[in-house]
Amino acid sequence: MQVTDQIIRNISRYTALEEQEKVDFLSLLSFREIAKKEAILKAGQPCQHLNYVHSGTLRAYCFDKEGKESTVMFAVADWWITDMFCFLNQKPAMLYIEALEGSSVFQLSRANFEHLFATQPSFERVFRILMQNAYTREQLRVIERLSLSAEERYDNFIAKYPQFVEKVPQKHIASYLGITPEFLSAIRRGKLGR
Amino acid sequence: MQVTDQIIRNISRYTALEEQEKVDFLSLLSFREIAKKEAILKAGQPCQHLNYVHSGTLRAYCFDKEGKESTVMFAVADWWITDMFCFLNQKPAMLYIEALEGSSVFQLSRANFEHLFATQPSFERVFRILMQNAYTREQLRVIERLSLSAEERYDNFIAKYPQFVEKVPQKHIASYLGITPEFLSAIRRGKLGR
DNA sequence: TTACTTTCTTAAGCTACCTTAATCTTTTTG
DNA sequence: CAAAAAGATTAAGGTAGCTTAAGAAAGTAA
Repeated sequence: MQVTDQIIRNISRYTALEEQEKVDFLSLLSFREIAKKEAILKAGQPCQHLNYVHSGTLRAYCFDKEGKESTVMFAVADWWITDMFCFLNQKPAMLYIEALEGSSVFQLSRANFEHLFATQPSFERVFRILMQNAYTREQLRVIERLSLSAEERYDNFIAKYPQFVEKVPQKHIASYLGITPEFLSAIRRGKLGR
Repeated sequence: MQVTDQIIRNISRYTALEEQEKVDFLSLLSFREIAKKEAILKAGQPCQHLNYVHSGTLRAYCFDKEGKESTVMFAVADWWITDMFCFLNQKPAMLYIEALEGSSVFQLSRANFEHLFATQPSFERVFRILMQNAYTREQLRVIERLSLSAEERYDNFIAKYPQFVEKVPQKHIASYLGITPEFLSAIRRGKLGR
């Protein structure tokens, strides 16, 4: 079993690949290991890679003008993560992406992303579906933010993403939900009392 | 000039189409006129269509358990709108979609959506890009909600979507931004004073 | 083991935004 | 056109969630 089996299995959920296509695809990727707390992207830098998480846990976040940190997404094995807007539009990154534990990713550069579509159009389908999933996920998050209380959003989060709850400090879950860690702590205390 | 020119021009921004491909694509669509306040989707119904807005203005919204309404998206000419999660996963709709003025759409059914990809793979690219745009738009909205005040979100909204500001009542803009119409009114009053 | 850092919790006072309800204005409809 | 409905504004009182600050707990490093 190879390290590349995992990503190939992931892609194969969306399109059937010939052996040669697998080889060609893999040749466009580079493997990168990331130490705990190491950043693979910092705001202001060019956002050059789309990252498939092979192992570990990553977090994307930004700062507002008062310096408050907001978590934009988490990614564990089999997730794709980047500052998508800046990756696609070739703008300096708005987001920081760093490892919450020792992690590893396969990186696809912006140029290879385009090259992939030009040479292997079946990857259009793969990314169409990945983008669809990402869109509906974010839209659901918008809807929950509009229509649920902080406590309800927390309940949904732990039901939907138990993998994250295990790996991620609560303060980051709070900043993903749009609340302070103090208030999340109060929510949790409330649950014990009941 | 035909009614179908507009949607063909929109698709052609993403992929070059042969004449026959245009014809085949158009044959999968149905044209529908929508009266002001008429709904093309209601929560609980099957979500059977992806809608390209040819003219007019549509709004997607939902209700929370207290009956409060939240606006999920607006769509004017050249936008695509549906309850994407339920359309893709064939679940009963969570959203209502209705016309804010007399409008017209081209509708692509779920079956024809799949048929399109099976017969004209170049549409994978079209929707890959549309889904990318939708994803980054929603992600930006999440980030703004996490890191900006209501007033800043309103300022950004009018800068980014002047077409909507013209067409849409303020109470719907308020519910899109996640605030009450009363509070939006207070924000606007504040701006005049300054 | 100790020391250091990070995370979590508690609690008191605070504020951005909400609720209610009345009035005013604009749009729609007959 | 008048009447009704829908939308916008104002203002007073209320609350969900924030801020600050301090201490406890847990993880990490030496």
